[in-house]
Amino acid sequence: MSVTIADVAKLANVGAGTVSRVLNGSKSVSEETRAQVLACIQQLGYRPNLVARGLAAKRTGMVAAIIPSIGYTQHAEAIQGLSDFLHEHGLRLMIGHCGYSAENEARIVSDFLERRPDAFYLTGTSHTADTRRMLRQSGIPVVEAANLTDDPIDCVVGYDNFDAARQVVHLLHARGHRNIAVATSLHDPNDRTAARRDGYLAACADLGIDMTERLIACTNSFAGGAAAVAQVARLSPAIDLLVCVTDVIAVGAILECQRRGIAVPGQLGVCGFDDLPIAAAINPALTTIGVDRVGMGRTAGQVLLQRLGGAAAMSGSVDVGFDIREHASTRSEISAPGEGATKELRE
Amino acid sequence: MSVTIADVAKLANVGAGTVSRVLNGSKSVSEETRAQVLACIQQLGYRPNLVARGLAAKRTGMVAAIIPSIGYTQHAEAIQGLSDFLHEHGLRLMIGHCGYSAENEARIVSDFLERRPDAFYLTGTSHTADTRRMLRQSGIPVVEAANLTDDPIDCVVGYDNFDAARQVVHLLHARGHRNIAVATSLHDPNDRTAARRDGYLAACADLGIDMTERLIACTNSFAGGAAAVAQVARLSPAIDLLVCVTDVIAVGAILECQRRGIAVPGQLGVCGFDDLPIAAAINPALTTIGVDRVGMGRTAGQVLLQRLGGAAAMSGSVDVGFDIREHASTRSEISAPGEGATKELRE
DNA sequence: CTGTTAGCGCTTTCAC
DNA sequence: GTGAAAGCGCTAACAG
Repeated sequence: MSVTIADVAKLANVGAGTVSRVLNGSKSVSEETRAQVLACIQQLGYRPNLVARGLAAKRTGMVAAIIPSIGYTQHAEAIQGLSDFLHEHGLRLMIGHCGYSAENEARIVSDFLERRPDAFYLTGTSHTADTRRMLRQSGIPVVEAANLTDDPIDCVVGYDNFDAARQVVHLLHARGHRNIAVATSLHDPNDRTAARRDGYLAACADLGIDMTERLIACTNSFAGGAAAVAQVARLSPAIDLLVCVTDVIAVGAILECQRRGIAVPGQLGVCGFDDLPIAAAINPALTTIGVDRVGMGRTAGQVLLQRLGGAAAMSGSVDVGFDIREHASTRSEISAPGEGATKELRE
Repeated sequence: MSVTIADVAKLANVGAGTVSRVLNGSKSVSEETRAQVLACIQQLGYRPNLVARGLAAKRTGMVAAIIPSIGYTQHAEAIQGLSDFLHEHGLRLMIGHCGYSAENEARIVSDFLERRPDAFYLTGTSHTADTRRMLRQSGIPVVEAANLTDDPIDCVVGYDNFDAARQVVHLLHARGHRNIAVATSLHDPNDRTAARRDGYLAACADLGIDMTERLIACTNSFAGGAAAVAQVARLSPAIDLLVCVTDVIAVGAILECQRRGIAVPGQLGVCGFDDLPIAAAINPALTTIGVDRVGMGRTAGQVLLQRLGGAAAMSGSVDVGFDIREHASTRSEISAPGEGATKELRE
């Protein structure tokens, strides 16, 4: 039914192998036969069957990606970057979502492996032993994204969630925030939000801030952020900063403050993590931690491509960094001794 | 290197065909040989090669999907539903994004077709002639989603963007809004936002509202919505309703109103389209048009599955409907004669 | 019920 | 430089 390589070969009076060589841009084909073959391909409207090629060449040109949720902006953007990059290099994406469950992830990995992808993209650095074993023994390049680890399955492209969280608390402490509460995701726990929470707590420990009854569990949603503010109000009016493991929670918190007439950052500072588009748009704009997610996806693709080209594994461990973006949702006064505070005294 | 069906057959002392039958759940295998084969599969850790199966069976078990942008919540959610459904039925997704360009879409379609997917998912109902031709002649089921059309490539699962937009304007007119402006997406034009814009304009025409200088072009972003409000302020203080083709624009508009101290809906009503999570969270909550996007994705998968099972094409044209969700961003008084207005007069 | 035999459409030695 | 041939791993008749 469909036109095959044999049809082209027949029409061009060459062997199937030659057509294949033309198709794959082999150097060892004379200019004239190449032109001849190309013409016949054109004429017949021939389109290669990549499934057959995949079987014969043991390269399918597919990359498998698993993310927790396709609908969650953060991961979708990374996939967008990955997809972009792969497309530019003739690779295509097959995608699955595991709903924040490592067991689901393992199931999907097993399933995807049967389709012989050339490489694998995983979200986060925490996977079941099964996942690690299957992937390692498959021998294909694997990149874990959105976090860092010393013990990657193969490669890792991400940023230090723990360190970012720790740094932002230190910064906001320097800005004068003293009484801190942490809003942390209750459902969908994962290595990234866990690292953020731990980073927040570590900073508080560094600073000698007592966090007893200051860890607020909520869902990762706008409603969760609202609930966190309600909890803060219940706990103590002294709390002057709510650090959230995601922007979604933080935005929900700010909106709830608007409703309750709580001044932000006057009465309560709010800070998030992710720098979603809404973070900059909201009133007041949200102090948050940004990472170039699309870029991270692209970089992950790049690392995979290098590995496919034979590069060693660990060459592909890249820290894409993060960026603390201070906005109006937290205090901006410099309270450090020789700075703003002093200035005020002078005037 | 890898263990194949032949290895299993040898160990189980059966033919390769029998192993294949067991794998595919054929009825015509005795219970004992089945058990025997299963045991050997287990023992050898055999995993079928789906690429080979795809070549032999001419079914790859893959569905190709193209959306404008993976990072845009709306489409990502539909894909989430589609992916969910397909996974439950042993099908996997390969995905590409075309950046709102029909030419890119055509290119990706051509590319994906070479990988022999069993079915195709497209966003919207507006495609190049090439796309339509390639897909039609490929003979595989195709579903177009997120809009409706009388002339689908094959099947369509969506809702009537035009009608929804028209209805909401009529409703808000009944609520007392009279002086209407439309904020429409400037970049990324597509059949869905175009239909919405036309629906808004049609309703205004129905109602005899003069829309000269009332069509505001902006980018589909929070900043675009803010710019639209600035434009409204510039145009006329009489404008009392800004209807937007997307929630993103509408939310940007509301946030800008907050900044400018414009009372919503007192001075200016705002209404959106999509019912994104942020719509319900913002202050005031946004009146918008909702559709179950995840459900739509699932339904699209269902239609595809039916077609794969041999169902006729047009059986798969389904209108998933929409839902006008009135919230505090628009007026709620009933101004229609026999309703609230009359009641007030009586009292 | 089950073994055998052809391919599916392409790539890749291996000679010429 | 190029043709011929041997698979890649699996499914799908076709006999028995």
